[in-house]
Amino acid sequence: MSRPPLAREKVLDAFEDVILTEGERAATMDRVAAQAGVSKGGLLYHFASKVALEEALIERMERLVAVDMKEMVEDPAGPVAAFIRTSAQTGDELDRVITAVGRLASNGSPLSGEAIRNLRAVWHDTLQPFVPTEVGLQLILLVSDGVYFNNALAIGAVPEIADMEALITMVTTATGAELPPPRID
Amino acid sequence: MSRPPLAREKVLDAFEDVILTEGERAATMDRVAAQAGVSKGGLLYHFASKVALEEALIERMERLVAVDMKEMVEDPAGPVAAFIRTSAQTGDELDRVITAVGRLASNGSPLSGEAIRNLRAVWHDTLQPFVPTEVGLQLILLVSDGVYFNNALAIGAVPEIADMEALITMVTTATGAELPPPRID
DNA sequence: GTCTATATTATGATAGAC
DNA sequence: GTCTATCATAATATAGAC
Repeated sequence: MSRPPLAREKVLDAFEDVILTEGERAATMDRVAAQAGVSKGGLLYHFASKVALEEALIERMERLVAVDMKEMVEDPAGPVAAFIRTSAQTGDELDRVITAVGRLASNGSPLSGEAIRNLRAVWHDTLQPFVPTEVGLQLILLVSDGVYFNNALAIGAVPEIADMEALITMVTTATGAELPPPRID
Repeated sequence: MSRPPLAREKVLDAFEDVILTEGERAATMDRVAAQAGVSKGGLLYHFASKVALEEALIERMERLVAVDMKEMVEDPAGPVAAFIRTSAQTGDELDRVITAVGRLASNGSPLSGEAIRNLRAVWHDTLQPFVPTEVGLQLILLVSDGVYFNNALAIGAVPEIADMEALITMVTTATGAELPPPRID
């Protein structure tokens, strides 16, 4: 838990990386081992199976999400603005691991599917006190999903969000989300 | 083109169905042939390769999208409302084929990736005359992506949109989308 | 048009040396 | 902890009978 072996992290990085750049299907044991610069045997010492690799990636995601949620509720611009903005931060560690787990989920991995549904529940419950209506909260989550989805879908080409600040203003205004007025609904 | 052989369509249906119910990874030639009730050889008479299957599914999608766009711009509730609403129509033919192609795309199929990006461009260009600002248009597309994404992600469990009409009202109001005021932006 | 083999390669996983 | 075989299975695709 505290300071895992270097090679193990390297393999996990490689797993994530191959999923992101070439798709889940390319992320075979062979390919991941090669990317990490270890032999297949070496990989299998740290992760005894494909499922073990997935579990480790999910753990990494949940760890990073917990940190992100903490920062989000403390953001001076308000949690909703922070949430929308970080949804679009392509390429940071959190976004990468969520996209990777999302790919595993949409490929039929039950563990990853459950992890993504839990993630959405965490987002919902964390933002709930800051959005006055349930519909508004759903709109916010859907926009975030949409942003994420556009990152996740294309391998290579990603449509840009032209004016993120204007989008945030539109969403927060439409939903009545402001700093911390506790919800009525 | 006009009235393709029955077995061919049956195989294509099976391909789509397996992708949707068990994930892209499960949609092997063997599995698809079995689902369609033909032998592997029979399948390969109609579709000489895996890529040929994908191409045929993409064609089907593009055909259905063209029909849908036509209906959308003629919808009495306005194209934007029609667009958001049909995004959530889980299980109809259009939604099924888009989800299936989306799964192929997120698995690294270059053809499907391109097809999905084209699809988004078609949506963008078709809705553009009905939304006064580009940011508003992006919000609408993101919400639709979010709805679609939630359909696509989970194999089995899908979070429900609690109040679709309220969501549509919120989105159309926020974006200034109404019947046909041509865009200024 | 549809079938039954079968070839070829790739995949996840094991065994055991170093 | 990391490596080199090696195995069993499953994948795409081919060949050729019916």
